[in-house]
Amino acid sequence: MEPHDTLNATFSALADPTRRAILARLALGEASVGVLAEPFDISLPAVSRHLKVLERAHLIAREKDAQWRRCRLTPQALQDVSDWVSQYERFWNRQFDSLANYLDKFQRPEDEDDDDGERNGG
Amino acid sequence: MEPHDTLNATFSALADPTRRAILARLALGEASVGVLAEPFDISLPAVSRHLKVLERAHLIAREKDAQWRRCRLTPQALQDVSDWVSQYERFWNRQFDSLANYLDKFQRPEDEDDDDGERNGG
DNA sequence: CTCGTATTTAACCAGATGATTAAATACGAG
DNA sequence: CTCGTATTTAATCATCTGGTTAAATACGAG
Repeated sequence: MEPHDTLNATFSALADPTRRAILARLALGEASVGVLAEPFDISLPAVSRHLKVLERAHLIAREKDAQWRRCRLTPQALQDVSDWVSQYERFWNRQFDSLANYLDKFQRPEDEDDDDGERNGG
Repeated sequence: MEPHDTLNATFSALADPTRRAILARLALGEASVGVLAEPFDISLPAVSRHLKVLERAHLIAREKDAQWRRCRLTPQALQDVSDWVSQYERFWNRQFDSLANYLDKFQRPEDEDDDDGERNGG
């Protein structure tokens, strides 16, 4: 079982859309830093930093190839995430308890409002 | 399919060990803010803030009950995470199978020494 | 070595985050 | 209303994060 520290780094790395896009691109095959940076409107150092975050989270690995860095996906961290999330699968797969009924009762499709200071029932 | 914005909030919320612990506790059943705060060594306002983050990420929902706030797990965001991660399942099921083709493209005719390369081997 | 290409590091800045304490709000009970 | 309990908001602070540009490093080729 992975320590929580690893999950921190993984979830944190995954919380950025640029990094998730990099992962998606890497899912199609290896790529160098320059190639990875192309679709983004940010500087190369910024991409390099994202890559470092992904590497630290064990989501990717980098291999040296002359002056290039070949980046590729590594499955370990993603599998850890999958395992962690699996703990909660019962909450949408099957009735866990009477709690599941509550959950079902309260599932509202109109819950897109991100505004926090709600004052229901004034 | 959920917008990336939602995934940002979800992964970001999940990147904190206190919040994951709150989720784990909530998996056992509903709880009020005060009860949720007990196992932690942080102030009540800090817990309240964590709860708000979890709620904004649609990981939990809060129901008013007199002066208490009953918090409970909501499966939506977690399921979104599960779905997202599923896209990469082949990377630990087939372990770099199709990726080998891309690797081949990068292969040089002569294999020079990759000294001090960072291996992902554990 | 020197040049050109690929990538990282350094220095720096703006905005987000997590924590704290003090005060405010919400609600039930008297 | 006033009191007590539960929770949130406000003000503040330190740290982290992500972006930038300029300079440094790493390597192949000449």
